[in-house]
Amino acid sequence: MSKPTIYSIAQRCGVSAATVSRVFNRPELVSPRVREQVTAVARELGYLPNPAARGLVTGRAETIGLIVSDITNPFFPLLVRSIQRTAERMGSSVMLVDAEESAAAEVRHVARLRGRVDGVIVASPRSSSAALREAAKGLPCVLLNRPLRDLSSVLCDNTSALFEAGEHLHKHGHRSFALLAGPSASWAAARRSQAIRGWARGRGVELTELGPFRATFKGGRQAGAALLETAATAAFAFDDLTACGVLAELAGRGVAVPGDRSVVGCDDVLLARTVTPSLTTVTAPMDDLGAIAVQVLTRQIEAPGGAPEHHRLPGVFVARDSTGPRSTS
Amino acid sequence: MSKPTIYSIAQRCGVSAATVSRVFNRPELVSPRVREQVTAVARELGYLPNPAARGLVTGRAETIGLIVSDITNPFFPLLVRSIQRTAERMGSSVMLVDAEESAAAEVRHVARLRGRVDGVIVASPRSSSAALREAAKGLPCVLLNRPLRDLSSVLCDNTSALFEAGEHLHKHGHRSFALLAGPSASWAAARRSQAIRGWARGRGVELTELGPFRATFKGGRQAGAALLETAATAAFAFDDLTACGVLAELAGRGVAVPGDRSVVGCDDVLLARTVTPSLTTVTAPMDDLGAIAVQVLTRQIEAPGGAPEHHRLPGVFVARDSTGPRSTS
DNA sequence: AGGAACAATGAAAGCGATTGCATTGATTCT
DNA sequence: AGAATCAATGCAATCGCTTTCATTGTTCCT
Repeated sequence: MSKPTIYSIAQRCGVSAATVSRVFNRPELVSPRVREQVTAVARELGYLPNPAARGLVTGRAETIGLIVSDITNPFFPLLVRSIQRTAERMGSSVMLVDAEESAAAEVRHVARLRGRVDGVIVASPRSSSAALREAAKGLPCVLLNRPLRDLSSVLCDNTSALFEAGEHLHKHGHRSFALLAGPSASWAAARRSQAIRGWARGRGVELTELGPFRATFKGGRQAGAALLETAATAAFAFDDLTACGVLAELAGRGVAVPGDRSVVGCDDVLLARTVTPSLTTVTAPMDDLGAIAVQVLTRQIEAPGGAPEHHRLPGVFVARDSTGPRSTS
Repeated sequence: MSKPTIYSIAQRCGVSAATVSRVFNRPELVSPRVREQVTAVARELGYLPNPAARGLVTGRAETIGLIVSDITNPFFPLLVRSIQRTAERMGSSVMLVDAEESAAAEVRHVARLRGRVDGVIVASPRSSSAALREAAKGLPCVLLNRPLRDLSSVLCDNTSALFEAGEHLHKHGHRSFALLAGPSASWAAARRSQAIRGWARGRGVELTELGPFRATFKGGRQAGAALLETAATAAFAFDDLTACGVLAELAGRGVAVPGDRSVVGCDDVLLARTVTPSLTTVTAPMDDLGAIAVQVLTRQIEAPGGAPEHHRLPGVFVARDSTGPRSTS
């Protein structure tokens, strides 16, 4: 009993393999009688088309690659889920690769994926633009949170939400702020810093820039320590993970949040809600980010060499417990 | 300029395609002169073997499937990373699928993966044993945190670590305990409950069983609320996520940890260190779990129908700040 | 020197699907 | 009725690679 193929089915049904193939791909070309018989036999034999064989002739793997810069960052799970869901709906599987925060690994993995997938999504790449461009040459590719003229991209833009965050803090009486910058290789970090600087300048408030810090809990603790050396009463952390580090550091030193200092994060990952105090942050539209990325990629795959698309989704400010009135010291 | 194949290379080198193929698969069979020439031309042309074509004849996809019950659970990222790393070392890619906590989805995905992968790892399955057995029929498969006689499994056994946790609490003067049980479909939950019951009985201390609660932050809050209705001064939460919920609930009600109550988690996920107070918990040997799972799977793939292997790795107790002396009320 | 053993290579048969083209009746049109 | 059209199906080539078997020189014995 070897694995059933279109041939074994064809034989059992007294038709040709071509007909069996058509039953699955272009059923309208096959007479209802034959169609049903083939379907029945296929089910009975537990037939499953061989993806390798199919892929060999169609040139499609029905699979997309997803490279994330660091899977342990709580930002990704929801994104992965959303991408997976959308891909599945389009009939594709997802090959996930964790680059473990290494730019070199990102590029290496794109190369390795080539041929096994129809296209790739690179989420929050750390690689240089040139490296990415080179690595993606001739391979449908969508960048997440990294703009690049000649490659499609889907970005989450938190500028306006960060403005709101600023206003929220300002209303609470804060006048002196700290910007805890994220990794310099991250576009999101640069973008957020820029937004906050812009807001502070426009508002005419004092802004102390610290960092860059790594986008990890530890990086956050360092940021927290640095923060305490300034007079800032409110701080913008690069993301929620960093913010949690800040919170932990402050708590460890007996500094009350939001009593003594206010902290805002970014991304609204699970952590943001579970930490105490819960984080005031900016919610990223994960579901849409993932879904759009897959859709764009699908388009790129179907029309290779088409013009790159660029999408930009806004984050949403959400106030929780890590921000409050300025301490009256 | 279409994609280079072994034929284009063969032509350029004045040899046959078979020779080119051998250069990549059995280089010792090819004369050094030819070997080098082929390698050079291949590099020059940017040749990459077509995995579909290769897979068609070898019957191998060089890919393993990884099904996780819920990718948003912080337990998984490190596991995924470890599995990925090991798989890569063995020359395989990983196809990740998130079952979104649905038992039905797990089974469905195993079916969908069949043919695209050489074998699957199912992590913390929620499906019934019968369903799993059926779904994995004829497909190399390794279960993570779920024992099943006829399927290979890799388990993390926290029994002795939980004993230690109990002793640790006992030393701090606790005499009345609560067991906040996890989801009933989870083997780990059952196992942990059993361990704790065993310890309490042996120690002759009072143990109140509560739950089952869902393995989510919310479930933890409910558990926390339930805990407060008992006189227990120390609680064993199912996992860290639940424990964090408990912590949040207690904090919200002004109950001090570890001042009023002590809490221990399990798994030692990132969260455990980031939450305040940091969680006393049991560290799961993620790296080993993942690595062993892949190795076992590889063996199953190479010798299909071989006897299933069963591995059991112990967790390690680690004391942090969520446990302390019994309150002197 | 004649044959055995061996190293290096090529020819060709698949692997399991898809798909363009040809074939065959049946139906419709004039 | 004969031509044209069309629906249903089969034939056979093809995708790119691996692998068995056969072939051809070389080298090594005795």
